[in-house]
Amino acid sequence: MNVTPLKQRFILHLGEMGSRWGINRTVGQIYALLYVSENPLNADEIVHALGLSRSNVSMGLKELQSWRLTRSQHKPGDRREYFSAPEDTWEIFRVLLEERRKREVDPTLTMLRDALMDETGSAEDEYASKRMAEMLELLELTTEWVDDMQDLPPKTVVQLMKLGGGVSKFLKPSKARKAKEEA
Amino acid sequence: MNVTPLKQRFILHLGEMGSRWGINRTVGQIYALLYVSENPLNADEIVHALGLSRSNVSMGLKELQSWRLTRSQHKPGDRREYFSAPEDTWEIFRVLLEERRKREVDPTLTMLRDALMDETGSAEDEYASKRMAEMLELLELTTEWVDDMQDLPPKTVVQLMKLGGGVSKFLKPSKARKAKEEA
DNA sequence: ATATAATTTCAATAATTCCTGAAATCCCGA
DNA sequence: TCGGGATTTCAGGAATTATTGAAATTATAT
Repeated sequence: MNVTPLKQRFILHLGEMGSRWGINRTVGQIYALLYVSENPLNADEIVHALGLSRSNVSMGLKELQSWRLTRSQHKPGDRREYFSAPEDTWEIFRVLLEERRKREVDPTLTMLRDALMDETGSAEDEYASKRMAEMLELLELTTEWVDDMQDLPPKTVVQLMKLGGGVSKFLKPSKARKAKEEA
Repeated sequence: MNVTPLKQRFILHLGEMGSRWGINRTVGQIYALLYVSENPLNADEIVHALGLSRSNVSMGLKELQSWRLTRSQHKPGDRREYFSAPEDTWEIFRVLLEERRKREVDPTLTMLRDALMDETGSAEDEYASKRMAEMLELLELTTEWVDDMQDLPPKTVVQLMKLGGGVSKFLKPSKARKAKEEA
Protein backbone atom coordinates (compact mmCIF):
# COMPACT_ATOMS: atom_id res chain seq x y z
CA MET A 1 0.00 0.00 0.00
CA ASN A 2 1.87 2.94 -1.38
CA VAL A 3 1.04 6.25 0.28
CA THR A 4 0.27 8.52 -2.67
CA PRO A 5 0.02 12.31 -2.25
CA LEU A 6 -3.76 12.04 -2.23
CA LYS A 7 -3.74 9.53 0.60
CA GLN A 8 -1.05 11.51 2.39
CA ARG A 9 -3.22 14.60 2.36
CA PHE A 10 -6.17 12.70 3.75
CA ILE A 11 -4.07 11.01 6.44
CA LEU A 12 -2.44 14.21 7.65
CA HIS A 13 -5.77 16.00 7.76
CA LEU A 14 -7.52 13.32 9.78
CA GLY A 15 -4.51 13.25 12.08
CA GLU A 16 -4.94 16.95 12.80
CA MET A 17 -8.71 16.66 13.20
CA GLY A 18 -8.25 13.73 15.53
CA SER A 19 -7.36 16.05 18.36
CA ARG A 20 -10.62 17.99 17.93
CA TRP A 21 -12.44 14.71 18.34
CA GLY A 22 -11.55 12.64 21.35
CA ILE A 23 -8.71 10.77 19.65
CA ASN A 24 -5.06 11.67 19.19
CA ARG A 25 -3.14 12.37 16.01
CA THR A 26 -1.69 8.89 15.70
CA VAL A 27 -5.05 7.19 16.02
CA GLY A 28 -6.54 9.56 13.47
CA GLN A 29 -3.76 8.81 11.01
CA ILE A 30 -4.02 5.07 11.44
CA TYR A 31 -7.73 5.18 10.82
CA ALA A 32 -7.35 7.39 7.79
CA LEU A 33 -4.82 4.97 6.34
CA LEU A 34 -7.07 1.98 6.90
CA TYR A 35 -10.04 3.86 5.50
CA VAL A 36 -8.37 4.55 2.15
CA SER A 37 -6.61 1.18 1.89
CA GLU A 38 -8.26 -1.36 -0.33
CA ASN A 39 -6.70 -4.29 1.51
CA PRO A 40 -6.26 -4.99 5.20
CA LEU A 41 -2.90 -3.98 6.67
CA ASN A 42 -0.78 -5.49 9.39
CA ALA A 43 0.85 -3.45 12.13
CA ASP A 44 4.27 -3.35 10.47
CA GLU A 45 2.81 -2.03 7.24
CA ILE A 46 1.18 0.76 9.22
CA VAL A 47 4.47 1.51 11.02
CA HIS A 48 6.21 1.75 7.66
CA ALA A 49 3.53 3.85 5.98
CA LEU A 50 3.19 6.39 8.78
CA GLY A 51 6.63 6.38 10.38
CA LEU A 52 5.41 5.64 13.90
CA SER A 53 6.86 3.35 16.51
CA ARG A 54 5.60 -0.18 16.70
CA SER A 55 4.24 0.27 20.19
CA ASN A 56 2.40 3.41 19.26
CA VAL A 57 0.67 1.59 16.43
CA SER A 58 -0.22 -1.23 18.76
CA MET A 59 -1.85 1.18 21.22
CA GLY A 60 -3.56 3.06 18.41
CA LEU A 61 -5.09 -0.12 17.02
CA LYS A 62 -6.27 -1.08 20.47
CA GLU A 63 -7.92 2.31 20.84
CA LEU A 64 -9.63 1.96 17.47
CA GLN A 65 -10.94 -1.41 18.47
CA SER A 66 -12.39 0.03 21.64
CA TRP A 67 -14.28 2.41 19.34
CA ARG A 68 -15.37 -0.62 17.26
CA LEU A 69 -14.07 1.16 14.17
CA THR A 70 -11.82 -1.59 12.84
CA ARG A 71 -12.16 -5.18 11.77
CA SER A 72 -9.31 -7.62 12.03
CA GLN A 73 -8.59 -10.86 10.21
CA HIS A 74 -5.88 -13.39 9.51
CA LYS A 75 -4.41 -14.58 6.24
CA PRO A 76 -3.72 -18.28 5.73
CA GLY A 77 -0.11 -19.15 6.50
CA ASP A 78 0.56 -15.76 8.09
CA ARG A 79 0.13 -15.33 11.77
CA ARG A 80 0.11 -11.55 11.76
CA GLU A 81 -3.16 -9.74 12.29
CA TYR A 82 -4.56 -7.65 9.43
CA PHE A 83 -6.70 -4.61 10.10
CA SER A 84 -9.29 -2.76 8.02
CA ALA A 85 -12.03 -0.17 8.29
CA PRO A 86 -15.55 -1.38 7.51
CA GLU A 87 -16.63 -1.07 3.87
CA ASP A 88 -19.87 0.69 4.64
CA THR A 89 -19.30 4.35 5.39
CA TRP A 90 -22.76 4.73 6.92
CA GLU A 91 -22.03 1.90 9.26
CA ILE A 92 -18.85 3.65 10.36
CA PHE A 93 -20.82 6.80 10.98
CA ARG A 94 -23.46 4.95 12.96
CA VAL A 95 -20.91 3.27 15.22
CA LEU A 96 -19.07 6.55 15.71
CA LEU A 97 -22.27 8.27 16.83
CA GLU A 98 -23.05 5.44 19.20
CA GLU A 99 -19.59 5.47 20.77
CA ARG A 100 -19.50 9.22 21.12
CA ARG A 101 -22.86 9.10 22.80
CA LYS A 102 -21.61 6.46 25.17
CA ARG A 103 -18.58 8.56 26.10
CA GLU A 104 -19.94 12.07 25.89
CA VAL A 105 -23.54 11.97 26.98
CA ASP A 106 -24.31 8.81 28.91
CA PRO A 107 -22.19 9.82 31.92
CA THR A 108 -24.01 13.13 32.07
CA LEU A 109 -27.41 11.46 31.85
CA THR A 110 -26.48 9.28 34.80
CA MET A 111 -25.14 12.20 36.81
CA LEU A 112 -28.25 14.30 36.21
CA ARG A 113 -30.62 11.48 37.13
CA ASP A 114 -28.71 10.69 40.30
CA ALA A 115 -28.33 14.29 41.35
CA LEU A 116 -31.99 15.12 40.79
CA MET A 117 -32.99 11.98 42.64
CA ASP A 118 -31.02 13.07 45.71
CA GLU A 119 -32.38 16.59 45.50
CA THR A 120 -33.54 17.91 48.87
CA GLY A 121 -35.96 20.46 47.47
CA SER A 122 -34.30 23.37 49.24
CA ALA A 123 -35.35 26.79 47.97
CA GLU A 124 -31.75 27.65 47.15
CA ASP A 125 -31.62 24.85 44.60
CA GLU A 126 -34.93 25.57 42.96
CA TYR A 127 -33.50 27.23 39.87
CA ALA A 128 -30.52 24.88 39.51
CA SER A 129 -32.68 21.79 39.67
CA LYS A 130 -35.12 23.24 37.14
CA ARG A 131 -32.22 23.87 34.76
CA MET A 132 -30.74 20.45 35.33
CA ALA A 133 -34.13 18.87 34.67
CA GLU A 134 -34.35 20.79 31.39
CA MET A 135 -30.98 19.51 30.33
CA LEU A 136 -31.93 15.98 31.29
CA GLU A 137 -35.13 16.19 29.28
CA LEU A 138 -33.27 17.42 26.22
CA LEU A 139 -30.62 14.73 26.44
CA GLU A 140 -33.18 12.01 26.95
CA LEU A 141 -35.23 13.11 23.99
CA THR A 142 -32.24 13.31 21.66
CA THR A 143 -30.69 10.02 22.72
CA GLU A 144 -34.02 8.21 22.38
CA TRP A 145 -34.44 9.71 18.94
CA VAL A 146 -30.94 8.67 17.89
CA ASP A 147 -31.68 5.15 19.11
CA ASP A 148 -34.85 5.14 17.03
CA MET A 149 -32.97 6.24 13.93
CA GLN A 150 -30.34 3.58 14.51
CA ASP A 151 -33.05 0.96 14.25
CA LEU A 152 -34.15 2.07 10.79
CA PRO A 153 -32.38 0.69 7.72
CA PRO A 154 -29.72 3.14 6.48
CA LYS A 155 -31.60 3.57 3.18
CA THR A 156 -34.61 4.86 5.06
CA VAL A 157 -32.52 7.27 7.09
CA VAL A 158 -30.98 8.62 3.90
CA GLN A 159 -34.42 9.13 2.40
CA LEU A 160 -35.58 10.98 5.50
CA MET A 161 -32.50 13.17 5.53
CA LYS A 162 -32.97 14.05 1.89
CA LEU A 163 -36.49 15.12 2.73
CA GLY A 164 -34.93 17.67 5.08
CA GLY A 165 -37.31 20.27 6.50
CA GLY A 166 -39.98 18.77 4.27
CA VAL A 167 -40.89 16.17 6.89
CA SER A 168 -42.53 18.82 9.01
CA LYS A 169 -45.44 19.01 6.58
CA PHE A 170 -46.66 15.68 7.94
CA LEU A 171 -47.21 17.16 11.38
CA LYS A 172 -50.42 18.72 12.55
CA PRO A 173 -49.79 22.41 11.79
CA SER A 174 -48.97 24.55 14.82
CA LYS A 175 -49.63 28.26 15.04
CA ALA A 176 -45.93 29.04 14.98
CA ARG A 177 -45.20 27.05 11.87
CA LYS A 178 -48.18 28.37 9.95
CA ALA A 179 -47.00 31.90 10.57
CA LYS A 180 -43.57 30.97 9.26
CA GLU A 181 -44.97 29.36 6.14
CA GLU A 182 -47.09 32.37 5.34
CA ALA A 183 -44.07 34.67 5.57
CA MET B 1 -24.69 32.84 44.26
CA ASN B 2 -23.95 30.24 46.83
CA VAL B 3 -22.52 27.00 45.44
CA THR B 4 -24.74 24.33 46.99
CA PRO B 5 -23.76 20.65 46.89
CA LEU B 6 -26.19 20.11 44.00
CA LYS B 7 -24.58 22.85 41.94
CA GLN B 8 -21.13 21.67 42.96
CA ARG B 9 -21.84 18.21 41.66
CA PHE B 10 -23.05 19.58 38.34
CA ILE B 11 -20.08 21.93 38.00
CA LEU B 12 -17.48 19.29 38.74
CA HIS B 13 -19.09 16.86 36.35
CA LEU B 14 -19.24 19.30 33.46
CA GLY B 15 -15.65 20.24 34.18
CA GLU B 16 -14.57 16.63 33.76
CA MET B 17 -16.70 16.14 30.66
CA GLY B 18 -15.29 19.32 29.20
CA SER B 19 -12.11 17.53 28.25
CA ARG B 20 -14.05 14.93 26.29
CA TRP B 21 -15.61 17.76 24.34
CA GLY B 22 -13.22 20.25 22.82
CA ILE B 23 -13.12 22.52 25.89
CA ASN B 24 -10.99 22.38 29.01
CA ARG B 25 -12.01 21.79 32.57
CA THR B 26 -12.09 25.45 33.53
CA VAL B 27 -14.32 26.42 30.64
CA GLY B 28 -16.66 23.54 31.40
CA GLN B 29 -16.92 24.59 35.03
CA ILE B 30 -17.57 28.22 34.22
CA TYR B 31 -20.33 27.28 31.84
CA ALA B 32 -21.90 24.90 34.31
CA LEU B 33 -21.91 27.63 36.94
CA LEU B 34 -23.55 30.12 34.61
CA TYR B 35 -26.05 27.53 33.47
CA VAL B 36 -27.38 26.86 36.98
CA SER B 37 -27.19 30.49 38.16
CA GLU B 38 -30.44 32.37 38.13
CA ASN B 39 -28.72 35.74 37.83
CA PRO B 40 -25.81 36.88 35.67
CA LEU B 41 -22.40 36.75 37.34
CA ASN B 42 -19.35 38.95 37.00
CA ALA B 43 -15.85 37.60 36.64
CA ASP B 44 -14.94 38.04 40.30
CA GLU B 45 -17.98 36.13 41.43
CA ILE B 46 -16.90 33.28 39.17
CA VAL B 47 -13.35 33.42 40.54
CA HIS B 48 -14.73 33.21 44.06
CA ALA B 49 -17.21 30.43 43.33
CA LEU B 50 -14.77 28.19 41.48
CA GLY B 51 -11.42 29.07 43.02
CA LEU B 52 -9.72 29.89 39.72
CA SER B 53 -7.33 32.70 38.90
CA ARG B 54 -8.74 35.91 37.53
CA SER B 55 -6.87 35.54 34.25
CA ASN B 56 -8.05 32.00 33.76
CA VAL B 57 -11.64 33.11 34.16
CA SER B 58 -11.06 35.90 31.71
CA MET B 59 -9.72 33.50 29.10
CA GLY B 60 -12.46 31.01 29.81
CA LEU B 61 -15.15 33.61 29.29
CA LYS B 62 -13.51 34.65 26.05
CA GLU B 63 -13.55 31.07 24.88
CA LEU B 64 -17.21 30.68 25.77
CA GLN B 65 -18.00 33.80 23.81
CA SER B 66 -16.22 32.39 20.77
CA TRP B 67 -18.62 29.46 21.10
CA ARG B 68 -21.52 31.95 21.36
CA LEU B 69 -22.64 30.20 24.52
CA THR B 70 -22.82 33.21 26.82
CA ARG B 71 -24.61 36.52 26.92
CA SER B 72 -23.17 39.52 28.69
CA GLN B 73 -24.77 42.62 30.12
CA HIS B 74 -24.16 45.59 32.41
CA LYS B 75 -25.96 46.71 35.54
CA PRO B 76 -26.71 50.39 36.09
CA GLY B 77 -24.09 52.05 38.28
CA ASP B 78 -21.74 49.07 38.01
CA ARG B 79 -19.09 48.95 35.38
CA ARG B 80 -18.35 45.28 35.63
CA GLU B 81 -19.58 42.91 32.97
CA TYR B 82 -22.16 40.27 33.94
CA PHE B 83 -22.33 36.93 32.16
CA SER B 84 -25.10 34.39 31.75
CA ALA B 85 -26.05 31.31 29.75
CA PRO B 86 -29.11 31.69 27.51
CA GLU B 87 -32.44 30.78 29.10
CA ASP B 88 -33.52 28.48 26.34
CA THR B 89 -31.81 25.09 26.63
CA TRP B 90 -32.74 24.16 23.08
CA GLU B 91 -31.13 27.30 21.81
CA ILE B 92 -27.94 26.38 23.65
CA PHE B 93 -28.05 22.96 22.07
CA ARG B 94 -28.60 24.41 18.62
CA VAL B 95 -25.66 26.79 18.89
CA LEU B 96 -23.45 24.05 20.27
CA LEU B 97 -24.24 21.81 17.30
CA GLU B 98 -23.55 24.64 14.90
CA GLU B 99 -20.20 25.48 16.46
CA ARG B 100 -19.10 21.91 16.67
CA ARG B 101 -19.95 21.46 13.02
CA LYS B 102 -17.94 24.53 12.16
CA ARG B 103 -14.91 23.22 14.04
CA GLU B 104 -15.18 19.50 13.52
CA VAL B 105 -16.63 18.93 10.08
CA ASP B 106 -16.31 22.02 7.91
CA PRO B 107 -12.52 21.77 7.63
CA THR B 108 -12.85 18.17 6.51
CA LEU B 109 -15.50 19.06 3.94
CA THR B 110 -13.15 21.65 2.48
CA MET B 111 -10.19 19.30 2.47
CA LEU B 112 -12.15 16.53 0.75
CA ARG B 113 -13.53 18.84 -1.92
CA ASP B 114 -10.12 20.33 -2.64
CA ALA B 115 -8.34 17.01 -2.68
CA LEU B 116 -10.88 15.38 -4.97
CA MET B 117 -10.77 18.40 -7.23
CA ASP B 118 -7.00 18.03 -7.65
CA GLU B 119 -7.27 14.29 -8.19
CA THR B 120 -5.18 13.10 -11.13
CA GLY B 121 -7.20 9.97 -11.81
CA SER B 122 -4.24 7.65 -11.41
CA ALA B 123 -5.13 4.00 -11.04
CA GLU B 124 -3.30 3.85 -7.70
CA ASP B 125 -5.73 6.34 -6.23
CA GLU B 126 -8.89 4.78 -7.55
CA TYR B 127 -9.97 3.18 -4.30
CA ALA B 128 -8.86 6.05 -2.09
CA SER B 129 -10.76 8.62 -4.10
CA LYS B 130 -13.87 6.46 -4.14
CA ARG B 131 -13.70 6.23 -0.35
CA MET B 132 -13.08 9.93 0.07
CA ALA B 133 -16.03 10.69 -2.21
CA GLU B 134 -18.23 8.46 -0.05
CA MET B 135 -17.18 10.31 3.05
CA LEU B 136 -17.79 13.64 1.36
CA GLU B 137 -21.28 12.57 0.29
CA LEU B 138 -22.14 11.48 3.81
CA LEU B 139 -20.87 14.68 5.39
CA GLU B 140 -22.67 16.84 2.85
CA LEU B 141 -25.94 15.03 3.36
CA THR B 142 -25.77 15.26 7.14
CA THR B 143 -24.72 18.89 7.29
CA GLU B 144 -27.43 19.92 4.83
CA TRP B 145 -29.95 18.05 6.91
CA VAL B 146 -28.77 19.68 10.12
CA ASP B 147 -29.07 23.07 8.42
CA ASP B 148 -32.62 22.22 7.41
CA MET B 149 -33.54 21.25 10.95
CA GLN B 150 -32.00 24.44 12.32
CA ASP B 151 -34.45 26.41 10.18
CA LEU B 152 -37.49 24.76 11.74
CA PRO B 153 -38.98 26.17 14.94
CA PRO B 154 -37.74 24.22 17.98
CA LYS B 155 -41.28 23.08 18.76
CA THR B 156 -41.48 21.39 15.40
CA VAL B 157 -38.15 19.69 15.88
CA VAL B 158 -39.30 18.38 19.24
CA GLN B 159 -42.49 17.03 17.68
CA LEU B 160 -40.50 15.29 14.97
CA MET B 161 -38.10 13.80 17.47
CA LYS B 162 -40.94 12.49 19.57
CA LEU B 163 -42.30 10.79 16.47
CA GLY B 164 -39.01 8.89 16.36
CA GLY B 165 -38.90 6.00 13.91
CA GLY B 166 -42.55 6.69 13.21
CA VAL B 167 -41.73 9.31 10.58
CA SER B 168 -40.62 6.59 8.22
CA LYS B 169 -44.23 5.59 7.64
CA PHE B 170 -44.64 8.70 5.52
CA LEU B 171 -42.12 7.43 2.99
CA LYS B 172 -42.98 5.31 0.00
CA PRO B 173 -42.45 1.81 1.39
CA SER B 174 -39.24 0.12 0.32
CA LYS B 175 -38.77 -3.63 0.14
CA ALA B 176 -36.34 -3.60 3.05
CA ARG B 177 -38.61 -1.71 5.38
CA LYS B 178 -41.67 -3.75 4.56
CA ALA B 179 -39.77 -6.89 5.44
CA LYS B 180 -38.79 -5.35 8.75
CA GLU B 181 -42.32 -4.31 9.58
CA GLU B 182 -43.70 -7.74 8.88
CA ALA B 183 -41.18 -9.27 11.26
C1' DA C 1 -6.83 64.88 31.80
C1' DT C 2 -6.29 61.89 35.72
C1' DA C 3 -7.11 58.28 38.81
C1' DT C 4 -8.55 53.93 39.32
C1' DA C 5 -11.41 49.85 38.63
C1' DA C 6 -11.94 46.19 35.26
C1' DT C 7 -10.12 43.35 31.96
C1' DT C 8 -6.70 41.28 28.94
C1' DT C 9 -2.18 39.80 27.53
C1' DC C 10 1.82 37.25 28.05
C1' DA C 11 5.79 34.71 29.56
C1' DA C 12 6.88 31.36 32.91
C1' DT C 13 5.75 26.95 34.98
C1' DA C 14 2.57 23.27 36.18
C1' DA C 15 -0.11 19.52 34.58
C1' DT C 16 -1.39 16.43 31.25
C1' DT C 17 -1.04 13.70 27.30
C1' DC C 18 1.67 11.45 23.78
C1' DC C 19 5.27 8.60 22.07
C1' DT C 20 9.16 5.64 22.35
C1' DG C 21 12.42 1.66 23.18
C1' DA C 22 13.23 -2.07 26.08
C1' DA C 23 11.45 -5.83 28.32
C1' DA C 24 7.74 -8.98 29.07
C1' DT C 25 4.13 -11.77 27.34
C1' DC C 26 1.56 -14.26 24.08
C1' DC C 27 0.87 -17.62 20.62
C1' DC C 28 1.57 -20.93 17.20
C1' DG C 29 4.31 -24.55 14.81
C1' DA C 30 7.55 -28.07 15.16
C1' DT D 1 7.98 -28.35 25.47
C1' DC D 2 10.78 -25.30 23.03
C1' DG D 3 11.90 -21.51 19.69
C1' DG D 4 10.96 -17.47 17.84
C1' DG D 5 7.99 -14.15 15.63
C1' DA D 6 4.09 -11.08 16.88
C1' DT D 7 2.12 -8.23 20.11
C1' DT D 8 1.55 -5.70 24.41
C1' DT D 9 3.02 -3.38 28.56
C1' DC D 10 5.27 0.11 30.83
C1' DA D 11 8.41 3.63 32.68
C1' DG D 12 10.74 7.65 31.17
C1' DG D 13 11.27 11.57 28.27
C1' DA D 14 9.13 14.72 24.68
C1' DA D 15 5.55 17.53 23.32
C1' DT D 16 1.46 19.81 24.10
C1' DT D 17 -1.97 22.19 26.77
C1' DA D 18 -3.60 24.57 30.96
C1' DT D 19 -2.99 27.85 34.57
C1' DT D 20 -0.98 31.51 36.95
C1' DG D 21 0.76 36.24 38.51
C1' DA D 22 2.54 40.35 36.97
C1' DA D 23 2.38 43.89 33.75
C1' DA D 24 -0.11 46.24 30.22
C1' DT D 25 -4.26 47.92 28.40
C1' DT D 26 -8.90 49.57 28.37
C1' DA D 27 -12.77 52.05 30.04
C1' DT D 28 -15.21 55.10 33.17
C1' DA D 29 -16.19 58.56 36.59
C1' DT D 30 -14.83 62.85 38.24
